[in-house]
Amino acid sequence: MDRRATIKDVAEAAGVGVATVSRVLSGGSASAAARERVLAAAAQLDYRPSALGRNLRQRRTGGMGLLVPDLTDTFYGQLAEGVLACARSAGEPVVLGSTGGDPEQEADLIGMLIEQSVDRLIAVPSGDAETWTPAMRAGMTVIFADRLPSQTSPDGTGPSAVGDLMALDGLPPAPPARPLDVPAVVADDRAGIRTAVRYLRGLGHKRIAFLGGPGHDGRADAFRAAVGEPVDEELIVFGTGSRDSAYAAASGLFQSRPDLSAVVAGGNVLGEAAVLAARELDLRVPKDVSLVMYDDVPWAELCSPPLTVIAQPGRDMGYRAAELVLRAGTRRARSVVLPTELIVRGSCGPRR
Amino acid sequence: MDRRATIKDVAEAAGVGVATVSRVLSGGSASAAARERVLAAAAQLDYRPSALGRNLRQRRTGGMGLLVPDLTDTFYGQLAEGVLACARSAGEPVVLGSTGGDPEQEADLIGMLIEQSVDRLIAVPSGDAETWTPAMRAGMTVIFADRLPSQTSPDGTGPSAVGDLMALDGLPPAPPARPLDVPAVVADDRAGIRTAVRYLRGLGHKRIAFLGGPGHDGRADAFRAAVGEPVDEELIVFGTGSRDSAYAAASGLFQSRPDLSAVVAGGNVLGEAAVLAARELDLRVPKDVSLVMYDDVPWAELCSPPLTVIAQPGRDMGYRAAELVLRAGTRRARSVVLPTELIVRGSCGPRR
DNA sequence: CCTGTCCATGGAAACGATTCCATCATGGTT
DNA sequence: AACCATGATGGAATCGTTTCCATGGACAGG
Repeated sequence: MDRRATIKDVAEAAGVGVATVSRVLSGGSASAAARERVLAAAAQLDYRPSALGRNLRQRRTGGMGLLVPDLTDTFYGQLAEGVLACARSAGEPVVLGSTGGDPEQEADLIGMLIEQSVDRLIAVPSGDAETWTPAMRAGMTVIFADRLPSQTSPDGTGPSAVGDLMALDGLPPAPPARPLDVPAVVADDRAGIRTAVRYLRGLGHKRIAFLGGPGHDGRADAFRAAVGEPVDEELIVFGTGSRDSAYAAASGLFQSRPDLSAVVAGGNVLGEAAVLAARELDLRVPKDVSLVMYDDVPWAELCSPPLTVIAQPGRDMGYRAAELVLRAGTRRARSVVLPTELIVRGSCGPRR
Repeated sequence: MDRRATIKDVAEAAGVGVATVSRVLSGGSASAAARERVLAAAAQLDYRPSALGRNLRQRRTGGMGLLVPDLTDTFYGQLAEGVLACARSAGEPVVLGSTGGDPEQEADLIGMLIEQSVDRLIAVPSGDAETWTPAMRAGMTVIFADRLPSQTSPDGTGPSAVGDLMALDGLPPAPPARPLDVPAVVADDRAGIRTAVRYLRGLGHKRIAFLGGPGHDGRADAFRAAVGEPVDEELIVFGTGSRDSAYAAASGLFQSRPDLSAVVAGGNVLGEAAVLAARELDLRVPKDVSLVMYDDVPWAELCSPPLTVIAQPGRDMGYRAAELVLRAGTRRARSVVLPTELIVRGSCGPRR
């Protein structure tokens, strides 16, 4: 087995210098004669430039990194497909990492990407600003997708989980880590949640619960805003990311607050858990409890009743993010907010 | 912003040569004194070796490639999670590509990986042996997962789609492309399908159909073997990969053969299509038609009735494949066949 | 005919790591 | 005391590409 042809082989075969070969192949200026001979020699030798040499010389790996919490979550599958579609049409490689929603794993993966000199990154962030400073310091072009890093609330109200965590180590109350200035591609959560709540209100529901997962703080806030004062915080519960914990949260919610008549699930994993928990507790959907789920996924239609959802364009989100991250450098990317759509199926009914 | 520290900076700071730094950091022999000073300097400078230089010198990119047909198919999401979990614990990057089940895109992605000098690849193959020769010729270590490339049947019976395609161009009847000698991690399709068919037979079903997608030739063959002679080929239909085509195939099947009483779906996308098509045609599951679906996915339980499935361990499959591809080189990898399990839920009933 | 401009060209440096190899110090054995 | 084996060490080569720069030829204008 002979090794791959190098640029030197091509240069020799074409009777020109390596510089000329490089210029011809990467669009520099060259005479028609030289161009022709180089192209012929390259084809003859089946030459493909090695990304290794180029990357080293340019001190950067092409392509982009992609960090998502969990690929078995259909929504992130859609998002990844969008990113991959864009990357493929650009001929760029994508380095994938799954964080499991864990900031620590996320930090590890960011470190790995830095080591690889991947300098463009699309991420559904799990960690907070601190997790992301190494990436910024390394000069990465980062685009967030689907959500922003949870922020230590600057005013002290609504202590986030992150805030609690940081309080543990006895350090000063977290330097006012200014929010990261990173462009993002997100859905219009505020409008989506508002639409869902109004829809449920229109059906007569008064006690509406929100079932969220990690990273759904923004949606929970939108929910608070949509239901208006007074907010019954007991009706806002969170799972930690695993399907089990989502189920436990849903089940706990149904049992502790039998008076609720409708649930907004902040993501498809939560929606799944809500359906399962309701079934287990003999609550009928939508007779006993109405359900609106964030994310439209193929199986939402399979449920019975088919689930009413707030659709967000996962694939588009990924595609747009990939476009942004590839264009970046040309000019600073601006954030993008994509519209959501309430798709009414059968999981909501009038208040019993 | 100063650039990242290089090995040269560390050597200078520690007062040693670059060779010593390299040895210390990659486990070579060095005196305790040197080791200590190098480690201190490296920590001081926050040095992380660049994968770029290493890769070029070693003429190979670390990590592995992963090629799947479609990430919105939950099963491939599971498989990818398994691969990523193993890669993460090894600290290796994963370059992901989605082929859409299209051999042409697959070939493009293989080319991209070769260009990147990625020399380890896990793939759910879509193309035939010919698609894979470039990868073999490049000396890649390839592990197939979930299925093997479709083979031009050597004896001429059962002309595969591939065979037909090759006949078109008037070339000699396809050189007997010997099957690729590539290790694989697959589920025991034969046993899985057999179990499903026996289970349905036990419920009294006589006319059982198989609904397959691209890459399900093996499962279709297993189905033929399981039902035994005579095989009613009309009861074996295929979609082309998209959800629409799966739906069309399912719908066509139900309409053309109203006498069938049970369906085995070769994958979760096909199962989804079968449920949808049945509902549209007012066929009740399991009263009018029983359904067994290949792949256990979280939403199988959400359907009503919950779907009886043949579970295959997608995550394990990915993890094992990643282990194999990382170990390869140590010794030639052997193929692995993982067990399947029939999980009885509610989508099968006695023949009406 | 001379000179200045422009462009194509190829040699060589650079990128950051690993690894070969020659050198040197050390310590033990004859 | 002479010699050899061993092990640590650093300089330099290497990987394959891009890009800088010096060179030389062609061509146009004076």
